[in-house]
Amino acid sequence: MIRVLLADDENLIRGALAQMLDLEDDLEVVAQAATGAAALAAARAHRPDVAVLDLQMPDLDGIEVAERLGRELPGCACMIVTSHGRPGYLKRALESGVRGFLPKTTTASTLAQVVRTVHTGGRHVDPELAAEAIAAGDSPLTPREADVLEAAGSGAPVGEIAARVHLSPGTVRNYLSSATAKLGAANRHEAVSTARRMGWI
Amino acid sequence: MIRVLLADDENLIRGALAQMLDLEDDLEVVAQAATGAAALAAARAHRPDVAVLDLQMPDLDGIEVAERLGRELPGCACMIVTSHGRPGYLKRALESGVRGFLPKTTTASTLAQVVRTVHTGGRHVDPELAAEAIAAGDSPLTPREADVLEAAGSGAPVGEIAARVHLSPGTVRNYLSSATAKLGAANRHEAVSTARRMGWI
DNA sequence: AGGCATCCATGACAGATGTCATGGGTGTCC
DNA sequence: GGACACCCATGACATCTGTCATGGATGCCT
Repeated sequence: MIRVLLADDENLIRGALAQMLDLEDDLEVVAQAATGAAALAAARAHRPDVAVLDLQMPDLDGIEVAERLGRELPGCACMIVTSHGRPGYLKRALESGVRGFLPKTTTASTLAQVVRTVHTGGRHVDPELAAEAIAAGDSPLTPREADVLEAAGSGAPVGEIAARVHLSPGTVRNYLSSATAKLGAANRHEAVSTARRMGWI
Repeated sequence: MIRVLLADDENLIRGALAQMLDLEDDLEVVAQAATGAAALAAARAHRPDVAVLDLQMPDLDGIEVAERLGRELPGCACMIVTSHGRPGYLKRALESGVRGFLPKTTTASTLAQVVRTVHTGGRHVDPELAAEAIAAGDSPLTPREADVLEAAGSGAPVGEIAARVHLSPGTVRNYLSSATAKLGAANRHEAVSTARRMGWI
């Protein structure tokens, strides 16, 4: 019997998924959580074999939970289920020790199957998401460029960004300029869009 | 027995939801669809009593489906279930004849209850979403301002926006300027953010 | 008919932004 | 030690943007 932890902030979904997984003979949902923090607590308390984590949750996202879980409970395999498949997430997730990555558009049988796969030490990534991630490639941005571009994400003027990242306005403009050039965008706002789409910020 | 149509592009969710609704004695899921178009076709074929529609679907969104369904099948009550509760959606939905509006964070029992409510001619809107919508108020933007601001959403430079909406660059700047002023933003990109948050574009 | 909001456009100006050249500081790799 | 990438900053310049004044066209309401 594989003991499963289920974390998703959408009660409707989580409850429904739990029912569905419980229908499988070899799976048992032993705990549920609606937030990242709750997921961690539940995992410590119940020591599940597999943690099925939603990517977007109010506090910690699924990847952060997976990362901590990987350190605290090495015996627990983590997998991510997500609504929108942005390339960068997959990369981050795999680097954090996540062993399964599925979009919510998959079928119930696939989900159950992947739970079993990761439990036996295997890995499974949705083929389409994998292809997207490969097509997106690695980020051409330096860490600082990514920082500044992310801070520019709200659309704030340069001065405000500079204050937020503790840099001079001139430096901010330099970073933004170079990031914009690397991404082939017409201005920083377009650069933000493409960087987001690629999952680079 | 209330006959229910279920439309959601996420197979996982839709299947789970269907199982859950079917567990209710007085509910029966008679059709499922993964796209807006499929939902319309399924509705015509099966004539359900209640249509439970996801807001975001690949082709038509839930609100458009609801609008057409309201014209074609007046006997079918529509309700929307959504992941992210943006104020403007609720308003648009209600204007399109939607009678129920719930976030996916609700419980299964609430969902079932609301299905029954809308079936008997009642209405139900999630209290929190309703409060947000009221707080957001009406859009101060003229239709054209909203158009142009939406076209500016990608972060493209003015010239490109002008080409896309078939206006002179100067006019575009005028509209953007007035929209930005109305929204109290520092520039058009911030204006886009707040307009999106409010659901005004 | 007059008032009013909206739509579209132009011109002009100040300020914000994008780009480039330049330079100093740091750490890493060979 | 030298090449290299990255980090941070400044100054200068051209362009883009935001704002304002102005004006004509349309349609709606009273």
